[in-house]
Amino acid sequence: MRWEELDQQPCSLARTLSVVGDRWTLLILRDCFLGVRRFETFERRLGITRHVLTDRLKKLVEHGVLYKSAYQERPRREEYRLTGKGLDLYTVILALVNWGDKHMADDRGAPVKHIHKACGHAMHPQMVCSECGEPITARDIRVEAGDGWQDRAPLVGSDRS
Amino acid sequence: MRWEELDQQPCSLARTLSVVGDRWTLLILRDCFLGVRRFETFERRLGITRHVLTDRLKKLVEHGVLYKSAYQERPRREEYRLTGKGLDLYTVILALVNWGDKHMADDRGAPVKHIHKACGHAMHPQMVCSECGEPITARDIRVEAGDGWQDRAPLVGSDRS
DNA sequence: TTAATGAGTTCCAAAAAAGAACCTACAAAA
DNA sequence: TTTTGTAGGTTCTTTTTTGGAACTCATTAA
Repeated sequence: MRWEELDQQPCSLARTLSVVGDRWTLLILRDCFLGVRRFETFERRLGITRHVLTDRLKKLVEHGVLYKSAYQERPRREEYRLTGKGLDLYTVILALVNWGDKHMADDRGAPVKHIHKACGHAMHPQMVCSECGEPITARDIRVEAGDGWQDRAPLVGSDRS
Repeated sequence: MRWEELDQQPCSLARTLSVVGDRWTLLILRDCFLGVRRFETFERRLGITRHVLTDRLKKLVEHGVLYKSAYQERPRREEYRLTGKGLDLYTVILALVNWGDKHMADDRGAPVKHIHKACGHAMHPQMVCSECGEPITARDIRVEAGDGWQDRAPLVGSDRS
């Protein structure tokens, strides 16, 4: 399968990855959440090549994750800011960071602390069921074909013993 | 910055992406969570080339996300299964799927429903604060340098108005 | 007049992915 | 006994994507 066909799959993971599933996009978005808005700042902080940065920012704008807004005329200068759709990616980044804190940290511990403004504590994200509020792990969930699945092959293969 | 240097950054997101941040790895893991365990099944379901699949499975085993276990001798056949570290990636996948369900679904709605076995409802994941249990959005969190940050540059740039 | 700045674009070399064919050890079928 | 099939790869060639550096353009600052 070619990468461009990914967004046509009846799979929300595949569709999401068609937007953020490359090597650089989520790092760019991390910086967006830290307040970075300008081309040159992204470039300097990430060590990304200008060509790739141009391409990724353009794609994020096309997908409605970022929008451009002028912060100065003559010469015109634009900055990149998160849309509502982009802000919704925060849970994705937090989930990735949380896994890295737990499984990839060196002996000095997590590099960044997340403080919940409302309660004032250093927090880590917990995923709970929207219906009953209980914490979720992989074993707690069963999948079923939904409306967008249509008449396709069964969801699961037969490798499971 | 070269991709191989990514895991040395003092950033848990960068370190996590050094494991799962390429085009195919999270799709492979999605299938693992659906019960797929064999080389040939991954290949057929994903339409991935054998070369890339071999490489990704090897890396996931090296990182302790999957492990190989023989399900048959003579001829020896091995299958790939999630470790505890791998199972912990479930929240990441669920967060990505949830974003896709909300922002990338076509008019037929979500392709896959997630049923919480304990309460029996179709759920979507909700991220809450580990300390106070309140739901989290991007605006609710402030970052601070943690122990693993050491004496580096300030976390945030100055683009924020 | 020269230099600097921000946000790119252009060009070339290197690396990674796509696609197809080939390999190996065994088993079952004709 | 030769052929066919299978699981899990490896090898080869072509295409696509990155990395890295240099160049552009409009405007302001020294």
